[in-house]
Amino acid sequence: MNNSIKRMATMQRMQVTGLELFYKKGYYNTSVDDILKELSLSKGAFYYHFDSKEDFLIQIIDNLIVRRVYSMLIEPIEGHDNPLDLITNCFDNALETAVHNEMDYGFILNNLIAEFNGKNSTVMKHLTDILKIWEVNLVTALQKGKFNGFIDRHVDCEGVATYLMSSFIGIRTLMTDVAPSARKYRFMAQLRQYFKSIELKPENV
Amino acid sequence: MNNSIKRMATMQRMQVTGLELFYKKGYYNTSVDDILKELSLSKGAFYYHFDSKEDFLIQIIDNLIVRRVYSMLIEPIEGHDNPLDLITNCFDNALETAVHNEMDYGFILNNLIAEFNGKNSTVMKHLTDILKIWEVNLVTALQKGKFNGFIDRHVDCEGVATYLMSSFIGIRTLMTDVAPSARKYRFMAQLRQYFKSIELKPENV
DNA sequence: TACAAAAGAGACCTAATAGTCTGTTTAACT
DNA sequence: AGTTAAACAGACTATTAGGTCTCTTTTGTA
Repeated sequence: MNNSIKRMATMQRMQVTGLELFYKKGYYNTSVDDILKELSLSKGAFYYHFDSKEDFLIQIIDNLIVRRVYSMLIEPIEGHDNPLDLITNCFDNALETAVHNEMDYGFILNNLIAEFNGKNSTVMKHLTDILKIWEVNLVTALQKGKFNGFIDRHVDCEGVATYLMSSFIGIRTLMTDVAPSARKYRFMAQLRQYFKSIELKPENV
Repeated sequence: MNNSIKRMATMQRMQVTGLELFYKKGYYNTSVDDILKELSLSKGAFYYHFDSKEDFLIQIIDNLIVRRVYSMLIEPIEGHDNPLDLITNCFDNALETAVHNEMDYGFILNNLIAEFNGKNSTVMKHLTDILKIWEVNLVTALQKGKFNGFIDRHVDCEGVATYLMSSFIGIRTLMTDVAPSARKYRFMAQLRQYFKSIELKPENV
C-alpha cells in the first residue's frame, strides 16, 4: 500500500470518528482519548498525524464539513430551474435526514459556532467561511432566478439569502427538541408561503 | 440585614456573573473558579449556596434567562394591537441590542442548547421549557390577531410561530459573524415581506 | 535479507477543574 | 456580652485531559 494512501486513510478514519463525536458530545466535551478509544488507536498515532486537537478540528471543518455543506445545501440549488423550487426541495431533503435520525444534535455549523464564538477566532474563521460560501451560492441562485423570470425583480436577493439561512439554522435547533416531523412540516409550509410573496406573479409581468 | 435577603443577594450576584461568563465563554469552558475570581469569592461560598455547577446553571436558567426571555420576547407582544406589528417591533428591539453590543455571542438559549443537546437531558428540559413558553405566547398572540381581524383566517398560527422562532434563533447566530447591522436590516425587511403574505388583506374580507 | 523511514503504542508529565473539608469570620438573637 | 448558626476562606483531593517522549512495529525499497 502506498505510503501516502495509508496516511490519508488513517487520517480520514480519525476525522470521520472525530466529527461524529464532536457532533454528539461537542468539542470541549470530547477528549482525544474518547476518539482514540473508538478507533482502538493510541496517542502516538493521533499526534503523529495532527499537531493538536485544534488542528484536528480545523481539518475536519475544512474537509468533512465543507463537503457536507456543499453536497447538502449548495449543489442541490445549482441549475437553471426555478431556484425557489430548488431551495424548497433542498431544505426538504436536508431536514428529512434530521427527522429520521433519532439522535439528532442540530446543525453542526450552528453547534460549533455557538461553542467557539468569542473564544477562538481561528476556528471561527473557518466556520464563518463556510457560511459565506453558502450565502454567496444562495445569492447567485436567486439572482439567476430573477434573470430567468422566476423571481420578482424588486426582491433583495441578499436579504432573501439571509432570511433563508437564518430560518434554516433556527429550525435545525428547534428540531432537536420535540416532534421534529411536525416542526418540519410547519416550517416547509411557511417557507412556501414566504416564497409565494417573492416569486414573479403573472399580473406583475 | 435579614438573613434571607443577604443569601438572596449573594446568590443573585453569583448568578449574574455566572450567566455573563457562560454567555461569553460557554458552560464547559468556564470554571467555577473563573466565576469566583470575578467576584472575589471562594469555593466555600459557592458550594454553600449551590449543590453543584449544574445546579448553579439550572438556577440561572430558571431565574435569569426565563426573565430575560419574558421581558425581551414575550411581554412586548402582549396587547390588543396588530400582533404582526408587535412582533416586528419586538424583534427589532431584541436584535438592536445585539447590533450595539460589540461583544455579542448570539442567542443564549441557542448557545446552551447547542452545548447540551444530547449530553444532559436535565439541563435540556429547562432550556426547551423556555422555548415552549415562548412558542405558546407567540401562538396566542397570533390567534388573537386572527380573531381581531389582523391576520388572514387561513393562516396556521403554529406554523407561523415555528417559522418566527426559527428565523430569530438563526439570525442571532448569523449576527455574531460580520456586519450585524446590515444583517439585521435585511432580516427585518424580509420579515415584513413575509408578514405581508399572512396579514388580512382588504380584498379578502 | 537488510535497512530506513513511516506509523503506531503507551507510559508519563503538567495543568486545570469539580468538589470536599476543616477552620474562621460575620451577623442575628437572647 | 455571649451563644449559635449562617456565610465564607482556602488548602486539599481525585480525576481528567492535552500533549510529550521513547520505544516498538510495520512497510516500502534496494
